[in-house]
Amino acid sequence: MSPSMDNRGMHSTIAVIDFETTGMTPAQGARATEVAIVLVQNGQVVDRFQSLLRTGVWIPPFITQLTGITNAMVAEAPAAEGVMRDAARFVGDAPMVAHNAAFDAKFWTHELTHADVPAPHAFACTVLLSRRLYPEATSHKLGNIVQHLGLPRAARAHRALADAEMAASLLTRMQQDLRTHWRVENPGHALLSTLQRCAKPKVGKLLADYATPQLVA
DNA sequence: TGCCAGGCCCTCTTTAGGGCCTT
Repeated sequence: MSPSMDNRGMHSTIAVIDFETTGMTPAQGARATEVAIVLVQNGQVVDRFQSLLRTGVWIPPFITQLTGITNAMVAEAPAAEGVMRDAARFVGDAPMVAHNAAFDAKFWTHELTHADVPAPHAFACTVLLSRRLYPEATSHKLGNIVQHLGLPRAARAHRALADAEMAASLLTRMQQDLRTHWRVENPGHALLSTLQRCAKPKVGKLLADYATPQLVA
C-alpha cells in the first residue's frame, strides 16, 4: 500500500503546490522559476518542499516586481530538471491541489515533461471549491479569500512556499467546513474533485446525499 | 503594466459575452 494511503486504501495525504513562473502559460514559452509543495495530512502540514529553478528563460521586470524573484537568483539555482525529479519523488502518488489548478497543473506537466518524468497526478482546485463553498465572498483570489475566512496571511505573498502554505490553510478550512456545516465525515481529495466539477445548484444535493465511500478515495 | 491564455462560471444566456483567477 502506498504511504499516502490509509488503511482503507484512501489517500490520506494531499500535496498542495504553487509555482512562480516567467509568464502565464508554457504555450508562450513561460517556465517555472520557483516551486513549493506542502504535504497535508488530517489538516496538518507534515512536510514541505521548496526550490528555485534554473531554466535559462528570462524573467520580465514586472514578474520580479510581483514575486521578488530575480534573474540573478535563478541563475544560481539548481537546474529545473533535477528540481522537478525531486519534486515528483516528494509528491509520490498523492493527489494534488492548487489555487487555480489549471495554471499549476499545466506547469507541473510541462516541467516534468522537460525532466522526462511522467505526471499522472489528479488535481483539485481551491478556486473552484471556494466559489462553491463561499459564494458570499466578493473575491476568491488567494490572499482575499484567506482574509475573508480569517485565516493567517503569509508575510510574503507571491512566493511559492508562502502561497502553498496559504492554499493548504484554505484547503484545511474547507475540509473543516465540510465536516461541520455539511457533516461530511471524511472530505478527501476525490470528494473535493467531484465538488469542483459539480454544478452549483447540485452541490447541496451532492453533499446531502453524501454516503459513498469511494468519493473520498 | 497591461495584455495575452485557457478553463470555469454567471447571466440582461444557451446561435454569447464577459469577468474571474493564476504569473
